[in-house]
Amino acid sequence: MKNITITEVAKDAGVSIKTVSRVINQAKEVAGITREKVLKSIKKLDFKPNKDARSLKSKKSFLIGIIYDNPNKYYLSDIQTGALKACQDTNYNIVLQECNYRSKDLTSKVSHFINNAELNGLVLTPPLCDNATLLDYLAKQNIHVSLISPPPLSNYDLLSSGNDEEAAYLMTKKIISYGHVKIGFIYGHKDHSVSHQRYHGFHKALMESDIEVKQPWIFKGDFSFNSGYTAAQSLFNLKSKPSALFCSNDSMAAGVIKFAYQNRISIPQKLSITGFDDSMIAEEIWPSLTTVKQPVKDMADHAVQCIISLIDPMSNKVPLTKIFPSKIIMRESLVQKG
Amino acid sequence: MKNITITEVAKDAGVSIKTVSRVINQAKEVAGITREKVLKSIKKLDFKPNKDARSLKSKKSFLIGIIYDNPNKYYLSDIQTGALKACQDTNYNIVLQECNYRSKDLTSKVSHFINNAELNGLVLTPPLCDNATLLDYLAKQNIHVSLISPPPLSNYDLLSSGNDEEAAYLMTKKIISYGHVKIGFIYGHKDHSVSHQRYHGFHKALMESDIEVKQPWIFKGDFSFNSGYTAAQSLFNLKSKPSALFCSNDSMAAGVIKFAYQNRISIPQKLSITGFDDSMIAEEIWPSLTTVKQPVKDMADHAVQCIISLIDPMSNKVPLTKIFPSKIIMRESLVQKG
DNA sequence: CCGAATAAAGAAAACGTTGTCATTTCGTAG
DNA sequence: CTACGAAATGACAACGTTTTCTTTATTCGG
Repeated sequence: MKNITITEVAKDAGVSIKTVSRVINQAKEVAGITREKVLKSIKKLDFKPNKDARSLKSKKSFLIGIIYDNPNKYYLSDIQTGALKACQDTNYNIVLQECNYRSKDLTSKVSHFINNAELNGLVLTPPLCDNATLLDYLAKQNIHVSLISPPPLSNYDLLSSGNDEEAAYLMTKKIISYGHVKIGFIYGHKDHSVSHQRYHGFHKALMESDIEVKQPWIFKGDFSFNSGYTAAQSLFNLKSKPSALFCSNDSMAAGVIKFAYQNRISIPQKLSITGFDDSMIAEEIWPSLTTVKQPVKDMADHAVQCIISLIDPMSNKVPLTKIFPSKIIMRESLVQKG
Repeated sequence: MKNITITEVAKDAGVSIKTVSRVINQAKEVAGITREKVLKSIKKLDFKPNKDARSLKSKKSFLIGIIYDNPNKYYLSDIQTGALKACQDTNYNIVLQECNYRSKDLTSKVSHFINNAELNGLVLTPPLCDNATLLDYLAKQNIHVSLISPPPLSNYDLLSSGNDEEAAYLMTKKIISYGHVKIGFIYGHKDHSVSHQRYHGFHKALMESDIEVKQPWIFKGDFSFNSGYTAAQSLFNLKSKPSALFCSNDSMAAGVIKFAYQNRISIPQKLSITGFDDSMIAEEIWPSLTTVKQPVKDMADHAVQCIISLIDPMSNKVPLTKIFPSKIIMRESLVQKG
């Protein structure tokens, strides 16, 4: 079970250990033919550089941080799982840190986190990826930053994006295809850029079908269960009510459903509802939610892989920007208008 | 930002670096007075041993593995969060590994996992902590094993336990105090020892109040939403029905509620329901669930701290066995019989 | 075809700790 | 008071890399 060292590789390839080191670290001053030789020996002996020796000497930590400010456990759990998957079989590890995205000293807190753990990479999740000040600061730091975020931030290289706008567009189309023309919308938290994206998709679909966007049917929300409940209160007080409601996430949809039940309003007969996220509750609630599923795990996996691929010359290369298509999951909460 | 090294501590304390090393590693051959001196210097200079140098030389990995076979995301997320918290500010890191607890080669898979990652510690979560073969195997390995598990496994030293039986007992008492005497029960997965514990608690409370345990009201389940739904099907087909139902977890309770709604049976008017776990759904479903909350995060935190405390002589000492009391969360699904 | 500039490769030191083994100090029996 | 074994301590090598510096090979203009 003894491990292969750089010395043995050097001997096998007939070069000095420094040359092997150079190959591992992708230094340019190594002749093509030598590189080939060394690479062959590495493969043959299945050489894995010793992480501890590397970090001891080079002062790299092999640590990647993830910061978040997200009350949604499902989401966070998927992020963690995906990130850990990316670290599997690498020498990298994940460190998590919760942050309040509104706090005044966010930047200094993040900075402290980076320095304290000596991070080599950082993953930002929504809504932290929307904070321009933070992004500016990080751009000046010597650290790879990977964003899990909606697409339009074109000035960032490392990006794992969902297609929120398009997914919302398609979901709205689906609602329309069920015969609905009176369609309401509950907005997500206004500080999250995904909220706007989802609204844009919704809006676009209505326009395309020449359906008017009625302001009284657009409700404020903040992704919380309670904000869905509150929106439902307003909705069911209206004289003219929509027949379908696009909720910007599943928790808010659950809030609406709760209010409806408490007030003996049948869902989905009186009101079709769609969610977003495909959280666990989407399946377990009644009626189960028609919703949009984003491959959050894959996104986190990708975000971490990006960083590793930039830090570690030996690693697999992955595209630094990737858009992850969502999927509409049909369940019981969306029915024909009737 | 330069780090203090062992050499500087040695100089400050007027001893050799080896002696400092001995103090750090709690070797016995150090005179009391020398130890004091060194400890003082360590504190004064705020010396933190360099992890990479240590593991390079001593071949320790500073990695702690967690294995699980649990479909419940909430639970897993709490486990992860707690474990990561314990690693905060230490040099230890967490590696996760999913395992199928029924697979024939579980032992060899776990063994592979340990060797591959060169783990220094391992945390077992239910139901893996119930597997005697695995435990026997691990006892012979050179690794610290910490169990997150129900209490009765007295032959294991490192244990973070919930008080499932007592919690179930108290919850059942609570149900009885609401005037119910016809009380049903949905069992958890029979391979999980918590399932039996919860049943025992339930049973004990009924006996104490001289309430008969009616076999037709004890339903099989496996902690899944669907098994709750199925149990509800059987329950509502009975001629004589209970007025309250103790579900061994929240997902199954949600399954029961779904069936009830589909069949226009009002909950909790026709049937009071209680859950277990306090998962997110407990709050978001209607009626919201009266349930039992276990401090899973704290348990995971403790389990990992135990391991660290045994491996690392410099670390804080924690009790190796700890029982974590649960809390009953009152919500809407349990009401007076009437 | 020479010599300077540049590219490629190597030798040895260094990172911060622990392991090995030698040396010093101490306590106590004789 | 000596001698001897045990306890305490220290000097130095070693872990597997990277870094620094030096040496060797190659290229190219004149």
